[in-house]
Amino acid sequence: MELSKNYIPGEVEIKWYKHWVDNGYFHSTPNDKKAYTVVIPPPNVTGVLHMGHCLNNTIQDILVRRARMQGFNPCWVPGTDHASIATEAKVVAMLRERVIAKSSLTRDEFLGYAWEWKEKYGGIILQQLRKMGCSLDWERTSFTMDADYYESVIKVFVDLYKKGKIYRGKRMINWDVRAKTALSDEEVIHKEVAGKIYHLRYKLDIPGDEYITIATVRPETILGDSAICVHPKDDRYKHLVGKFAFVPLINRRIPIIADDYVEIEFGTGALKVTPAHDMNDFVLGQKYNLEVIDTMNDDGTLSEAAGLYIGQDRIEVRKIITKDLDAAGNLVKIEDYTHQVGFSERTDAIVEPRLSLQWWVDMKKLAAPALEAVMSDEISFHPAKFKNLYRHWMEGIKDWCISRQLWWGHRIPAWYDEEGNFYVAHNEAEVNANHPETKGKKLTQDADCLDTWFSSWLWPFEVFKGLSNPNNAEINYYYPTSTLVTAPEIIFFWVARMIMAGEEYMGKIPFKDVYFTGIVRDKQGRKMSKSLGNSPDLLGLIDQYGADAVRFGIMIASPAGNDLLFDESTLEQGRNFNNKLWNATKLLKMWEARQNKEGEIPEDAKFAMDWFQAKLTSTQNEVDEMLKTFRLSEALKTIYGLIWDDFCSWYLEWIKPGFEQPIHQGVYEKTVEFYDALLQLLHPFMPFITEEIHHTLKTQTEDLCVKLYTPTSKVDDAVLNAGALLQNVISTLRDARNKNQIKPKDAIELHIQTLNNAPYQTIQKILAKQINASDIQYTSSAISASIVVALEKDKFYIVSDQAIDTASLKENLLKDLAHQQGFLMSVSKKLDNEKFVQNAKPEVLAIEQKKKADALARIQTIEESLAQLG
RNA sequence: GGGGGCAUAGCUCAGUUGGUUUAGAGCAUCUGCCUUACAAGCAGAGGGUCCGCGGUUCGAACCCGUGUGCCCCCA
Repeated sequence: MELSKNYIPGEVEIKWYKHWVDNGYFHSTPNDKKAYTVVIPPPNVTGVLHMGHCLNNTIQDILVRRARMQGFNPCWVPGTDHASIATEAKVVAMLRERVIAKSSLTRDEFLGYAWEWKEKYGGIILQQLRKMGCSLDWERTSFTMDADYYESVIKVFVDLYKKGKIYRGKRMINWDVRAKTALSDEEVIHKEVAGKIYHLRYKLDIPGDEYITIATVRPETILGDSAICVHPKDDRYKHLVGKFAFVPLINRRIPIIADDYVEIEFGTGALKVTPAHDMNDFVLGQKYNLEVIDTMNDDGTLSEAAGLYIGQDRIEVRKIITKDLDAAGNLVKIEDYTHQVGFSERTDAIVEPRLSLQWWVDMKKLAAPALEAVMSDEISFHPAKFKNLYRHWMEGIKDWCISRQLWWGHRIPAWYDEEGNFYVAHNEAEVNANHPETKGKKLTQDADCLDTWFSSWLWPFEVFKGLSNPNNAEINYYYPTSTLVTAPEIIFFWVARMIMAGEEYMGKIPFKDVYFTGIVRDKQGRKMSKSLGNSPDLLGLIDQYGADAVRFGIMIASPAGNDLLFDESTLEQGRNFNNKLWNATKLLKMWEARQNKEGEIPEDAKFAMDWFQAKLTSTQNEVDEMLKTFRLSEALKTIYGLIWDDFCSWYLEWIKPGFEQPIHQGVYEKTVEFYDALLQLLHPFMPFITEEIHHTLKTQTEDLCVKLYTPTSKVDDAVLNAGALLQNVISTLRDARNKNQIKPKDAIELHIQTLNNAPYQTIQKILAKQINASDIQYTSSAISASIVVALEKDKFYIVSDQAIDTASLKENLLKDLAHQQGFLMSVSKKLDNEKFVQNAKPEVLAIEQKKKADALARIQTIEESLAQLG
């Protein structure tokens, strides 16, 4: 079979993905093996695959594929989130294109369009995950608005309400004027904005022409003012407390009150209080029983209550009122002022604090066990540094606003009668049953729906119908899940709440390990975003480099727990690695065709095989340990080095037969076995190419995807050390050749001066081949007219036709000597220190003494070599 | 304003309870090679005041204090 010059990923990937799915390798049903369960963080139905998903799902696939090879019964559940606000925005936009206004539709008509949209676009992202090779159990694809799921969300709402953990309350909320909905605190993005601070004077209600000056960044809100507040200890204003002032332009008379909330130093020290439009002012308003004047409509325009500028947008009004205030003589000055402004995560509208009647979850009681689970390490965070962040948030947790003024989502199961009473139940019939007085009355269901996260927090158990069908065989087998892989940005939105829901409804934590990925940023460290246009087209990259290369690239650049700076060059590195694997395969296929079945395996090949076996085993152990502790990137680096350097650059060269010479069958077969073991180690990271080569090497009885990975055995340290010595000698002598400008093609003669020939004799053939030596001999004295190189206690003399540059040889030796002497000094300093000798552990002392002896011996070797140079 | 994190080679990062050769890797750089698997490659090399200062210790990249700079979350 003729293999292509370079590895071509496209068709190979399609072929193997289909093969894996057709053979049902990704489908799981409960059996007597141990479960390894992962639920995908459900991407939004509006989503298309981006670099964040790529990283996140590659990590999950690595863990799941690894578990599969280790003999677990892995189950990775795919699915999507209905993403109420994001999807509704998309649907509204789609309707706008068809010139349909949402307001012209009934709720049911609108939902019809929304489902149409979902069916058409909602599955795109799942298709894209197939391209990446993700071994998801497609038969379990879930959606947060599936019938059973919907039912469970309602069930949880009713249950929490009955337990008194859900309540309805008028509170200050974040209002998105564009989407016309409340937002949770987490959906508000705070950005630093260069704005202005306006100093305004209010005329005092005392005889004479006296004013009090306040500072505000939102002059349009003065129309809702109901007091002015100063610090009780502020001597400038003490005499005014209890008096009144007039709001400019509308001349409303408001009291001047004192509270130590006010910062004396800030602005003028006098604060206007607008309870309807500022979180802190609202609190003050409650404390002093101030009037609440809501001057804003739900679309951000000013309301009747404002008295002026009715129907104009608040941002516009800011400009107009500034002019009017100036004209009226109330504007004292305007200064530049940089401050934090909240923006809607979804619509980017400036968020307005607004008073509103909403549904809330009382978080205090739910949070306590969830905090405990993490602090006690019942749930482990990787990296652990996120524990602090989690604790801090959970200890100061605030109630959760769960109602959203949207249609796409789970509709709040509360019904209102015409007198304004409300009843919470699973459906209207239940309301009638529980409250007979409502029978025959007109009931209206709450128009709002629930925050998306109020459904996603049930994800780890409801994908197994843990709540809609309690105690079923699947939930009992798969729950708690094993590992959750997610972004740290949603630790509060999602992770914390899943832990709460898991404890509340399953009585068990939802997962044992949480792996937090970094955020994917661009080369300059900026977050990937649509507006910056720095988000690469993932499918394009897969087409260009292959899925394995993309997976490799993103993983190799992804230090555990740190953000990763995405750079296409790592994909190139991945592609090159593919090619390296491919070329090694080509070499083996060449050897396969020309084998020597006669005689014993040559000694040098035997040494190489023993060495590589030891190297492989010890690296497998290292990788096992790294994966256990979620150091995935390091594990990949280690495997990469093992394959590229140890296997390809060293081992294959050591066993390589001479030109057109056959390879011994025993060596060939062992080498294929090694290669297959390497492929298996790499498979979770790069599944496609490894499966392809696995089958290219020879006829296999099973697919690599499901081949059991057997734990490794003991490592032969002696042979490992012998190999390291050989590598060291080869590198040192190649360096000497280079520095003395001996052409690669020119053979040399090597004379070794050593007290112990044996180690060199074992590796002699390999050594000769690797440094292009025509002859290797042993000597007990210096060889004249040679290049001398000192290594440890041994000396190497290179004889060649090339003229010897004694000066540079000497320079190298002197450099080495200086280094060794410096080293000796630092070791001697320790050993001469009585306190060190007394206090250090015996093994540390022994190491230091050996270091000193070794250094002395090396110095002697170098000095002798220098003496020979004259 | 409150809280959290980070600072090691040009870049991205390792560096386990303080002692394993006066700090390691990958990428990038430089030098030499079209060597019969691979130039998407091979061989070799150079490159660091472990952010500054102080302390603890026989011994500090690592522990403590402090300063500086960057990032994130919350108000």
